[in-house]
Amino acid sequence: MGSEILIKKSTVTIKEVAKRAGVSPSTVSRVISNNPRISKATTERIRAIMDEMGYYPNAIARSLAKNMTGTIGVILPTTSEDVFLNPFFPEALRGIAKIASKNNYDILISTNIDKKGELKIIENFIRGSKVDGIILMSNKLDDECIEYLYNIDFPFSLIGTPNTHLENINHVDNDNLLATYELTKHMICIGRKRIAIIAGEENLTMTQNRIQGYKKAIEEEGLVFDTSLVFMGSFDEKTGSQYGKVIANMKDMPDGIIVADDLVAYGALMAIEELGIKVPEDIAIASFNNSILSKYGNIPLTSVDINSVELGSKAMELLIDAIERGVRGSRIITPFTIFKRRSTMGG
Amino acid sequence: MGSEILIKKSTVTIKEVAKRAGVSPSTVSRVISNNPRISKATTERIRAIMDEMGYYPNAIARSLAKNMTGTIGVILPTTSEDVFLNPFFPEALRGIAKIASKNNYDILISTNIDKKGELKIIENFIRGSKVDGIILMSNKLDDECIEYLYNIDFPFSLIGTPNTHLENINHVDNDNLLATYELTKHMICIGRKRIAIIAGEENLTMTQNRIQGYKKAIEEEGLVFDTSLVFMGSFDEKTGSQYGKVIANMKDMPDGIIVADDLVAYGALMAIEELGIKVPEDIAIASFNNSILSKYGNIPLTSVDINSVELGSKAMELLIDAIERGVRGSRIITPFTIFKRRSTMGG
DNA sequence: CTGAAAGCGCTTACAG
DNA sequence: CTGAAAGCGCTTACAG
Repeated sequence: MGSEILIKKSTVTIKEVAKRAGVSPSTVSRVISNNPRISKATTERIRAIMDEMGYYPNAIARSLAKNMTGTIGVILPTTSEDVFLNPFFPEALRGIAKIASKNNYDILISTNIDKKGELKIIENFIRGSKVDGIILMSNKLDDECIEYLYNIDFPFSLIGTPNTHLENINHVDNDNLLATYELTKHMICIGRKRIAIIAGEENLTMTQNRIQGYKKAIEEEGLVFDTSLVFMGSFDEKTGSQYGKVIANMKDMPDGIIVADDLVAYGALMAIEELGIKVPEDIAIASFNNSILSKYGNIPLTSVDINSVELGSKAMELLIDAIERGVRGSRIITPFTIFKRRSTMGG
Repeated sequence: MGSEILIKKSTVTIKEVAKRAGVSPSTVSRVISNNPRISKATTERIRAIMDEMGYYPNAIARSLAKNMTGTIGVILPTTSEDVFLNPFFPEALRGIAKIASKNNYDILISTNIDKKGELKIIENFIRGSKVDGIILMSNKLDDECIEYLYNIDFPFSLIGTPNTHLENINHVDNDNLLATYELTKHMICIGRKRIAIIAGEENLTMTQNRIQGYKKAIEEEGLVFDTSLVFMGSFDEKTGSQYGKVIANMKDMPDGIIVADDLVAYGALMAIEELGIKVPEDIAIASFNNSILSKYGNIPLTSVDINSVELGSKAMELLIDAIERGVRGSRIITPFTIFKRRSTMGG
């Protein structure tokens, strides 16, 4: 199998192999791509010569000739500096990588830590011909990236649900509305009557869906949907601690909080306890992402496992369908699981 | 600036721009690369035409012609399925991305979740001409990847310290020996006399260095270095819980444990407490990575912050030096910080 | 089953 | 300051 490591840096080309084998470059090229029209004898002979010469196909040259790269681009959100503190991103990336690997795709990741907008990155990937498809890992309301990709009909898939008027967009998501609905029901079920929500960034579709689910449960149970109990902000500790304080200091203090992420929930929890209020006795807390923290934190948190790995792998599968088979408009809803723990009197 | 979003997918080439401008493709190419030999007038005129026509350079074609890609490859370890549970990897990746972005490099990540060995991935990246340089995120003893890259003199940098006979390898690392030395000293300082260590994977250079540091402190303080107190294993919870049990059940039970990672430490902690033994009173615990867990866990953990982001960004800086200026053999040691918390009677 | 030729979209000595 | 030409290493109709 030619598995010995070649030491010299020499670049053997298809031409040299052809010359050595006494055939044309076309034939060598066909051997590389397993073209069935090449005779078995020739194929084997040329394979042997390729091994012997240490030939390795140049992916860039092939990309140029075929106008296909075998690479997909993954767009990480540019919003928060600490995007990776949220376990969703690394986990989803793992799901993507798994399927990509199985299908021989490479992964180019966006490096827009601070510089350019996401749209610029996408343009760079696509118009520079660097990728065959794109995975969008977050979706904002009226996302200009979705709009762009949709308009040029470039293969992509979205983790999340497009909120726009646009049909025919490949996407995979949890049922965020349902998850939040059930979480809120659970809160009510343990006797909470005044439930606040700290719901993530305002411009995310996910945030809006979760608020809808929360609202639905609240109203269904005959409680009042009170917008002064709805908070939005970024996915970090500080946001949690800030709103935690606000909530704990309300005249008519809530007795439960739904939070968009475990880390945010911990921020809130710390702030609340500092004020001498007990979790879960005085205020119950439930959150999302089921991170390690929710399991091992000083007060284990009830948390929704959104199955990020699965979201990633499904998104990659959709993308492959889009690239290789022109599929558009697939929709996959992946299941979530609620883990009930001490922060809502469970465990 | 031509920042309007182009809707049509048309591919405008350098040739078409040239024709429209009434110049040769060479001239257009030179305008693109800011060649100073082109007159200001021509440059401006052609830029305008490029904008107007929506020209965007094809990166693949340029790569082929220049034999340079503007892309670097990052090799994630293939060892553990849950590599991203260890916060080191996402954080270091963030450091890499930051510097890459600033210098206009794209990042190709390895997708070897289960399939091929790391060396195969590296060969694929390099021999397929997909990248200009490689960052190795972990280093094993006698690492064949290092050997390979070194032998073909391909630009790369390593996060970690090469243990081999090889000189001239760009690398960035913490002083793992010193960190573990200080951590062990701290344990001794709070009165612990029989200290075990759960030190990570045996074949990592880092593991060996940490054991050296541990040993040094032990011996310096007149205690006995006892190999039956040295444990090695993968970076997961299970490893921790398994060895935690073993340690808690020793006839002459240790009163302190140094652990290679917070998550592993939590595994050990849980197992120990389940046996009715108190942390830190009976057994103190200190670990590495200063993850969120160490801060918010039910027993806050003393932990070494290895500054993963910095390790990543420095590694990328070294790589750029290697690619663009041929630098070899740079070595950077980044500082660590020990956070003392309740698991060693602190906080 | 195989080859000659044109082409993918750029770059870069070389010449003027 | 600009152009003609060759080349980067592959692929793929077309022809036989």
